Amino acid sequence: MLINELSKKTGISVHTIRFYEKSGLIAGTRDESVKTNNYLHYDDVTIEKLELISDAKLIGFTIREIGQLIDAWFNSKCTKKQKLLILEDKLHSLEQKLREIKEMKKQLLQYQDDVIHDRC
Amino acid sequence: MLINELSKKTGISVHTIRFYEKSGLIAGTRDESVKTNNYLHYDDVTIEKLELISDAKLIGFTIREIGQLIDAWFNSKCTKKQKLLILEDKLHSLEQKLREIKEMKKQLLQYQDDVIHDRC
DNA sequence: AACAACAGTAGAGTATACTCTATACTTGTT
DNA sequence: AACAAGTATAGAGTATACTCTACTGTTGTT
Repeated sequence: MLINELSKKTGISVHTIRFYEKSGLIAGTRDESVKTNNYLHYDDVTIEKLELISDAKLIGFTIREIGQLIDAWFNSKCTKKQKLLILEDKLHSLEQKLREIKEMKKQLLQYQDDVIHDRC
Repeated sequence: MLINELSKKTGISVHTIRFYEKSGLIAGTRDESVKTNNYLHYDDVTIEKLELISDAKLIGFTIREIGQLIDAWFNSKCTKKQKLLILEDKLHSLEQKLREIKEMKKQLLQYQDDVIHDRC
């Protein structure tokens, strides 16, 4: 599919998709048999990657981190060991984020209680 | 205390503290009896605020959101109702973040399993 | 052929959150 | 008095992640 279709299927703007391509997160391929244009073609795996990007962004991963994650998952150049290292690293930071959020939640619930009982 | 001491006690640079002050998150007070300078003085509540800022930033709250949170907690200009609304809103987004992280964790564990069993 | 819609590239602009520089005045120590 | 260290303000610079503009070329429909 071409970039416009990819954009519609993922809900990510054409501009942003091109930005992700420039950032090395995804990569379209050129059809060598076509000489009249240099349009980039994308497959379904790219949709998966863009969905992973959207999810990871929400969680607060940077473009660089998401790049590592995509390499760990989709890139056959990484060795098994390298992939596992990256995944373990990301799982660790997820655990860290979970702890921080739970801590903040506890604090906010305390605030809420204080406000309800006019203690502030 | 002056800004340097505040910086040392919180681990936040003087520059960044001034940035937070300009952003309206904290506010020092001037000693009216001293006419020779216009140094700003900070109390222990400011330390609490800065700690809240650090925590909230880790979770991904923006300066604007943290500002609301500080208002809800420390600002007596907010009504009880307004405070509770803000707190409920932030608690909601924490729940949302928790769900997203758990979802991503599940995915990463699946990836990990796939790598371990050479399914990719 | 005309023309709208879509493709590509390069580079500028925006928003957020700092981070640093320049300048000038004040304070504390020797 | 000299001078390092601290304080204030204004504004410039940086990094991240887009977002948009300008321009050019291609494709598909009428």
